[in-house]
Amino acid sequence: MATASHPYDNALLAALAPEVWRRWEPLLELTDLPLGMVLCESGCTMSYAYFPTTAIVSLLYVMEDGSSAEIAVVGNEGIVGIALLTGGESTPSRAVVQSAGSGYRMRAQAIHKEFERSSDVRQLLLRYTQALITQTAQTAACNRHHSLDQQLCRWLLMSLDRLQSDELVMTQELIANMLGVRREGVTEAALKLQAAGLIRYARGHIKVLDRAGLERRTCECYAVVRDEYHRLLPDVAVATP
Amino acid sequence: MATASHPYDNALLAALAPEVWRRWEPLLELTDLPLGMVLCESGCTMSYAYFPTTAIVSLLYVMEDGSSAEIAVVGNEGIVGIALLTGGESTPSRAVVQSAGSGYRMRAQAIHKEFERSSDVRQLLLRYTQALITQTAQTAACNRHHSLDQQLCRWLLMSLDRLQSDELVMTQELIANMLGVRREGVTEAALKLQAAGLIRYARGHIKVLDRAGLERRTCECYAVVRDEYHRLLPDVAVATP
DNA sequence: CTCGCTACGTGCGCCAGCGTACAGAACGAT
DNA sequence: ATCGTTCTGTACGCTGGCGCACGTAGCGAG
Repeated sequence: MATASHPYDNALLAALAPEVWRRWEPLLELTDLPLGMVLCESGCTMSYAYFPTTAIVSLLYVMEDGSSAEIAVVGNEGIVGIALLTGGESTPSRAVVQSAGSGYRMRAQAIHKEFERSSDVRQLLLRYTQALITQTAQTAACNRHHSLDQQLCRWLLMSLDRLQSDELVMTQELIANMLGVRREGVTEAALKLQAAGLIRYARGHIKVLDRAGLERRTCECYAVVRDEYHRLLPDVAVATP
Repeated sequence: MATASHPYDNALLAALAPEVWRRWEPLLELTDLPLGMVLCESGCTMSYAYFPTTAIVSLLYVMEDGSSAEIAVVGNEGIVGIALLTGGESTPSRAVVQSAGSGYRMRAQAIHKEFERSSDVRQLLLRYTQALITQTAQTAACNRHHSLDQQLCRWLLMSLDRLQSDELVMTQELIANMLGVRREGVTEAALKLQAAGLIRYARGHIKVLDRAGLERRTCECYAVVRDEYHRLLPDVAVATP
C-alpha cells in the first residue's frame, strides 16, 4: 500500500536543492512495489528510474544455470536505474523488489535530461553511483572470503538499515536466492543466530532482537560499505555509523 | 620501458573528439608503470587518473586479515580513477600494476574539470564506468558460483585481451593473490590447463597455446563482460567478440 | 660450480557448503 | 475440521578449496 508516502521519504530526493525539487515534483509518480515485482529484466531497457521509499530492491545477476547472486541492494537511500544516467540504458542485472513497499518513479528520458542539465544533480547521483560500486565490489570480496553465517548477518543488517521496523518479512528461500546459496544453508545459519538470541524466525517473519550482536558477528564488509555511504553521502544516511 | 607509446594506444583516449584531444594532449604525461606499483591505496585520495597503454592494472580489495580479491582489471581500454569523476576522490580499493608497461596520467583536478566541462567526455567516461560496474558485478557472481578452474581461464582471457602478446609474465603466486585463492590451487588448475594443451607454464611465463580452448573452458562470465564492453563502447574494443 | 632464492609441484587431513531426500509444522482456503 | 501448500528443520555423503608441510627444479650471483 502506497499510503502516507512523500518523495522526501527517499533520502536522495530529499537531498535535492529547492529549485531542482520544483522541477522534479511533477515528474515523480508514486508507485506500489509489491514483493517480487521485476523493475528491470537483465539486458532490457528501463522505462523508469525508481526511488524506493518503503520498499527494498535487490539487484541480482542470474546465471545461465538459473542460480543467482545479489550484487547490491537499494532502499530509500538510493535509486534503481543508474544505467539511465551513464547512458548504457540496460545492465545484465535484474532488479527485483525484495521487500514490498512503495517508491517514486520518473521517466527514463526525464531523469537523463535532468542529469545532463544540472551539475548538482549529477554530483549527487554520481556519488550515489560510487557508493553502489563500493557495495558491489565489497560483495565480490565477501563472496570470496567470508562464511555464510557472516554474510547472513550482513544481509540482515543491510535490510534493517533500509526498513522502518525491526521485523523483516522474508522467507529463507528468498534469502538463499539473494545470497546465492542453498536454502538449507540459510536455515542452519539462521538457527545459529536464533540460538544466540539475536533473531527470532517464524515462517517468513524475522524479528531482530539484538542488532549489536549481529554487527559483532558479521564480517568487516558491512561496516566498510556503510561508512563509505556516509562518507560519500553524508546527508543521505542509511543507518547511524 | 615507456618506448614508442602514444596516447592513441589507450582506446578511451583514442575515442576522444579532435577538439577535446587538443585540450587534453598537453595535460597527459607518459608514465612508466612497473610491476607491483600501487597507483592508489585503499581510501587514499588520488592525485592522478591513469590511462594504461601497455600496462594492466588490477583493482583489489584487501581485507583486514590480509587476504585480497580482484574486483576489476583495467588495461588499454580504460581508465584508473573513476572516483575522481564521481567526486568521491577515493575508494576502498587498491590499484596495483599487474603487468608492467606504460600509460598516461592526468592530474585529478584536470580530469574532473574536463568531465564537468564536456558532455561528450562525460558520455564516454560514464559508459566506461558502467562497463566497469558490470565487470565488478559479474566478478561477485562468479566468485559465488564458479570453480577455480573456470575463473583462472576467465582471468587469463581478460589479461590476454589487454596485452599485445600471447605470453603473460605472471607468477602463480600473483595470480592467486588476484583471484583471492591459494597459490597451490592455481598450480593445480594451471596443470590441468597445461595437460589439456591450452597453456605452457614456466617460472612466471605463461604462453597461451589455445585461446579458443580457454574460451570453451571458462564460465559464461567472460563473454557477458566482454559483450557488455562492446555494447557500451563499440569504438573501444577490448577483443573481438 | 655451487649456493641460495624464487617458483612450482605434491600430499594429506579438514571443513564449509552442496545436492538430495524427507519429515514435521504452521497457515489458509473450502 | 480437513487438506493441500508453504515454510522450516534434519540427515548424509560428496567435493572443492583451505591450511600446512614438504620436496624439487630452474635461474642467477658470486
